Amino acid sequence: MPGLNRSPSTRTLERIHDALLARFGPQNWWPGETPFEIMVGAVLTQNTAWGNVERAVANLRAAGVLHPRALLRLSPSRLTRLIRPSGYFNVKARRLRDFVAWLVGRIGDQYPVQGLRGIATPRLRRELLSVRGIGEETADSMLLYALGRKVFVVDAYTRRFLARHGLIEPAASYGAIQALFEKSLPRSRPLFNEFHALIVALGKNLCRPRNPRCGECPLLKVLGAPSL
DNA sequence: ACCCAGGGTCATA
DNA sequence: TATGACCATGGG
Repeated sequence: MPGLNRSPSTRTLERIHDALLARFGPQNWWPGETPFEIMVGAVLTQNTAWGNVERAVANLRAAGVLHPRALLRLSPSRLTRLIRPSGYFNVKARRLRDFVAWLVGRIGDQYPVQGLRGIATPRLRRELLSVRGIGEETADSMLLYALGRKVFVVDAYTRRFLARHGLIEPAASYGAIQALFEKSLPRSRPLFNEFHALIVALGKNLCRPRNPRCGECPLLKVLGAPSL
């Protein structure tokens, strides 16, 4: 059974990227104006449609609390009300506070990218993961999109999409999938940035959980699946 | 009336 | 370590 569940080559991944780019165009992620706003969005978007996150972020902006100190000054109940549209508001209010408390404790009033600049990426990632409510995808999204670190972000779409094309086992770990990209692709910030965003664009459009045939998936044609 | 979303934690076996 | 329950709004 050649071609099934073997590690995708550099060329395969590049073809996937190019096909997605041709189909969906540049995504220009992350939608957010400051590193702090991006990090806040990374927490709020956990298992949540982005449109809902935008409402919550708009509320925070209108309240003038898209800054670490200001956000920490909010009462828990006020913060919960502001982020209500993003769902899981009780959980996420705690997660946001825990994260921002860590951030302020770590770098004080320095701007996040400046204050965290001296911390090596593996260590910074470990520290982020130690904050309750920040898992691997959230940490990596912050690292790549807010802080410009070269880490590949893996999400549910990435796993589903690779599994359906026979490129990974469905149960492959986050780290295994991430390593697959990071080992095979040039370590390029714009490439990592765009590739993940394009996979999300694919997921939003076509690669739905209840569509296992994925018949409309443009990659099936472009890449010559099923054997790939 | 469903299904789903740019996850993560915690209890249980 | 590996499942399952739980969190909750809003669009399709």
